[in-house]
Amino acid sequence: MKTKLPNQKQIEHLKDICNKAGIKLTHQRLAIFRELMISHDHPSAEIIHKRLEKSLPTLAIDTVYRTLSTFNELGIVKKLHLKNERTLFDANPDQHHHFICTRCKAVKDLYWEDFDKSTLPESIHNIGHIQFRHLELHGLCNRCLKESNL
Amino acid sequence: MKTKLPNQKQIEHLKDICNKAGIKLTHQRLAIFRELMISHDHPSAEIIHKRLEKSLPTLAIDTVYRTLSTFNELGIVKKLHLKNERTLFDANPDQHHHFICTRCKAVKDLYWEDFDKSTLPESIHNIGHIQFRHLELHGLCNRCLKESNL
DNA sequence: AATTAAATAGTAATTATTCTTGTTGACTTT
DNA sequence: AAAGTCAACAAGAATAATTACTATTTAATT
Repeated sequence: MKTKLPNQKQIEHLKDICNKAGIKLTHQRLAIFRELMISHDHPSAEIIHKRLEKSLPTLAIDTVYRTLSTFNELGIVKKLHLKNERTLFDANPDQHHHFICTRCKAVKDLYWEDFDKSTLPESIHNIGHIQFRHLELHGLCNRCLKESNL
Repeated sequence: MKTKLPNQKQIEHLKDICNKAGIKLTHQRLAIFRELMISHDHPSAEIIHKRLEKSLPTLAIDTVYRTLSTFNELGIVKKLHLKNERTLFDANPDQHHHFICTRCKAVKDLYWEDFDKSTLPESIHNIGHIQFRHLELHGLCNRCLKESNL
């Protein structure tokens, strides 16, 4: 399932992306990209920084954050839970999910009972025992849609 | 869908919960609870603090955080995204979802194509236009399951 | 090789959240 | 009702993740 391209191909791909985006492929970016490609454990910026300590002792943590943000914008990585914002609290006790507007960050409750009732894939048993599921739908809310069409 | 109990009943419910948990129902806790009950916009601790500024000018932001954490443990509210932990990055380009262990916080990829193909409920048209979906399954991973059974 | 603009390192700043400490105030016991 | 007790609080300090600032370096271009 997880496509594992040969290393050189991945790097060519990165070069392509950087060229198209008009940004430079620096040592630091390449090193962070390589580290991401061999890491299968969803590392944090700090962990990536630590892992590159030996090969790039002068690498600044700031650069790791900036590069990961750049990669995020280029679609190379995804931030797992978007923590730029404050923790939000939800007092709705009913089973529900969330729509999050990528533009204005508004959060709206939504209900999807068919999904709540659906059975999980068999492969779950290889991973663990589920206590609850939380779905986030990301997109543009109707208000922001209108505004962007003006 | 969203059950809206009459106010007095909700407060009785809170009293019950506090009694059972052996904690006091203080002015501050009651005020924060009331604010949560009339807020339908997933407020942050800071916003709740601001909204209570007039009625409780001496309320400390720290108390809001502490109370919300207490409420979280009591199941009265849920934290939406936890600012506390580090942002994690995912370089797997394939459509996938995540299992998150509630105990060791490990994150594992999982694939669920049936869900990816399923059509969203009609009601999302009232909310906005979806760009992507992200599912989080929370539970105990097999390793933590074993350890807790020792 | 020189130029130029983007990217980096190092350090400082910012910001959400939590901790520390002394105080308050709601119960309990007398 | 007065004194005692302990959870909960306010205030300000501390922490930790992330971002901003600035002088320097580096990659791409001429």
